[in-house]
Amino acid sequence: MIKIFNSFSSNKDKFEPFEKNMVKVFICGPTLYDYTHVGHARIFLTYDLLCRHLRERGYDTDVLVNMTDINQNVFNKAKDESKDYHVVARFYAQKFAEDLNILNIKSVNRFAYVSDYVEYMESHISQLLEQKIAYYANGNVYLDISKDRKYGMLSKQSRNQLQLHRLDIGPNKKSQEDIMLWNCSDDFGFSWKSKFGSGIPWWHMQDTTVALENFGANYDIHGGARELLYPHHEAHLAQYKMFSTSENPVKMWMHVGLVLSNGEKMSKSLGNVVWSKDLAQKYGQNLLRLYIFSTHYREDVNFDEKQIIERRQLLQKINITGTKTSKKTDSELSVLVEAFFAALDDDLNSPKALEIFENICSKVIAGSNIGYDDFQRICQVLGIVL
RNA sequence: GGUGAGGUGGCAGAGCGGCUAUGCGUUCGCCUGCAAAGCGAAUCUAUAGGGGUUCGAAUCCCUUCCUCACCUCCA
Repeated sequence: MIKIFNSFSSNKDKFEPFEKNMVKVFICGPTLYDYTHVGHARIFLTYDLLCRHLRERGYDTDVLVNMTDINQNVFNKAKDESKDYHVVARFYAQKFAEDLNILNIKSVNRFAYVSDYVEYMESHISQLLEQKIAYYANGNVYLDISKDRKYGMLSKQSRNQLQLHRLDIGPNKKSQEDIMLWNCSDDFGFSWKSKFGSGIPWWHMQDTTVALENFGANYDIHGGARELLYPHHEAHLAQYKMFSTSENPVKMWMHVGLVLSNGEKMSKSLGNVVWSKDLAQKYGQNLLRLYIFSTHYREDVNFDEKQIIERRQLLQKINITGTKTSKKTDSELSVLVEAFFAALDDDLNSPKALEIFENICSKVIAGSNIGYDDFQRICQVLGIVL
């Protein structure tokens, strides 16, 4: 039985997909204005591990990543470089794909450029207007959040708290916490024509539409970094529910911890950003995986290259073990192999799984036998390629 | 200020009521032409501070202090 910590329930919940053997996963993807950094890499490595493990456990996976190209940062970059924003976005999308590839992340099978979905966003927003769940204010369109009694439950905030936020500020909003769906401003330098006037579909609505068009009324896992919990995921859930018959159209909300650098969040202004491609080139994807997986995904990691290097010993042991596989696994090691997978069943406890794997390798090097198939299963789930 | 997650040996990081992981590091052996890797052994005996509960707490409760994240865009 697979258990996953669900941010909505704040509990390790037993995982059962809506469809028997198919797991639909939505991962909040990159905004296409810069290269992939370690933080992004960690997110996608984590879900890659999850999907590999789900497949090991007999599920099929269907993984969707939104590629955000309607965003102020992308527009700014395009203006700075005097290019069409599409050119900028596609350039970084290409780089992102390359970065995933270098890291042997093969789980993602749907990449959705949000700008390809604008007409659907328009139609979704229209539906909400017709149902009087959304309203106009100063030309913008907002979601009337009072229609969702459970709004705030994902980020664990009371109504009072929610009202304090300076979210999507604009005149004539019915309520301060209402979420913007369409922004009619022309100040962005780029805009789309719609029946609401020209403007841009707002951030949260982009993902809601992408999810609806790809997955329909529900899906199993929504993933992303913890920092997206509020307002992004809270807003997405509120919107999504309006199109679903279920109160819980998304089974699991899985949030990955941040990668810090010198104890602080990576950001360009602090100058502490580490690019994924540089690390992959320097250390290789195997080592990077062993490093990332040696911390539980919900914890923050203080990025430290020394610790990547420390993982070399483990990789070496794995390499040696790979040359010593047998036809059959000793019963003593079979227990450990099962324990490896059981650790991953328990909210993807990869540090524990790696410890068990290291133990297995030590025993094989000392003379015990592991079957080729068992060894391969483990490497396959970890994404290690020898 | 509000909300959430944390504070474990030199470092990383499990354990989440009793048997005090594990890895790196350090030291010494074996191996090797030398080194690296590997193997063996030794080393450090930790749980932020203060109160409780208990026969017994890193693990439960209270409290103080500290760290990080979110609350504008952010993976």
